[in-house]
Amino acid sequence: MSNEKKNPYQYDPFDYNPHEINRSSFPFFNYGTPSIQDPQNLHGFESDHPNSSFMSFTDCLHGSMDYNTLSRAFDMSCSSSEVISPQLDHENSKNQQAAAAAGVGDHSVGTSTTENPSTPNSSVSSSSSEAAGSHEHEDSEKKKKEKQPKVAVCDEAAGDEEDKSKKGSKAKKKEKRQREPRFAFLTKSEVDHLEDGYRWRKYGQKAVKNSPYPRSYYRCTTQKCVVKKRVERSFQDPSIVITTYEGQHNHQCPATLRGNLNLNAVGMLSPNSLLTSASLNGSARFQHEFLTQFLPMNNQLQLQLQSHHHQDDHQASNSMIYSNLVAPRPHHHQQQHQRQQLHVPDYGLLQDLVPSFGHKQEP
DNA sequence: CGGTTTTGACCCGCGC
DNA sequence: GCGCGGGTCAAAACCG
Repeated sequence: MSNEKKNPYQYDPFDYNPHEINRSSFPFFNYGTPSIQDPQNLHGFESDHPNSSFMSFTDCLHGSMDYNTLSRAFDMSCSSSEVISPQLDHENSKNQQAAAAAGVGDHSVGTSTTENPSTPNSSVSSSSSEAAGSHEHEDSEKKKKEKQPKVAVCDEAAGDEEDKSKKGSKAKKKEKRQREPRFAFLTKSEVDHLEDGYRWRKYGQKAVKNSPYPRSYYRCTTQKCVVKKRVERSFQDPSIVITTYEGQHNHQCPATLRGNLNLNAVGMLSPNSLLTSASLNGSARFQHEFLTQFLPMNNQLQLQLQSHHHQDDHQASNSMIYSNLVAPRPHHHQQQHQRQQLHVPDYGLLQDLVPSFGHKQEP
């Protein structure tokens, strides 16, 4: 209830206490994704079929799952249209206003919500439409100007029958820039740009409003691959790096090709193992890799950083993520300790990517 | 020398 | 229409 009262945007970032991160669930869950609280959803997600999650996970890593299955398995309701449905959009704006009132940076939220009409299908349509756009990647970079003409073309793509009631006519115009499915995750790391097995070229950097830390923009260097990622540091907790992936790789991970850890990480390890493995490595590499691998399957996934504050507090692992996908439930003893979910204080990209984070669907 | 990073400028969407 | 902020471009600098 208190949660309900709390607007996600009103959530006090500074309320975040690394030492308390285990006291409750992730804000996403608390505020943004009631579905997760819904036992029913939990089934697909964590309680009932932990294995299903695993399987989905693995499967999806292997690209053998369709989005629906995946979304079911992962309970990616947050990525579903519901989250971004026009009505919700309305709510969102309200929340944004509230947020603004609360003095919380919400700009990105509103933006993304509108820009990222990630309906379950949108991943398809958007990617297709985007594909058109992405194909340009070659001539791409100069396409800037072409974008405008292109706009008209892709407007249908958007499947905007929904039409974002909120913007009405505007919606049509803005179809121009469609975004690939995106998802973000947090990583506790000292390094901004975490290795994920892919090669990236930095193409921009911008100062982030309300944050002393800049946001860096990277693009996959592989030809024809239009995946981008943004990396920024949480200003509430500088030790946390927020990485946002957009799009999907249309190639294999270079690391994989080399027969690197990829197989182990992606194909063989169970989620639980993942955590362990990741923590052991003290690097976010694996997680990134794994994430980027299944990235194609999801519209928007939120992965939460797991930190060790509990017992390993002092250790402050380099990086550790906790995925609500992979570690559905404390399958194992210590896991329980380890799965301290971080209260994500960030209101920038994160919200941007996690619409559900920005509004509550339940009273 | 080719690839990557840096960085200022530019474009675009959105709110006022 | 204007200003703001996010996102991208592209030339120059840098690096191995």
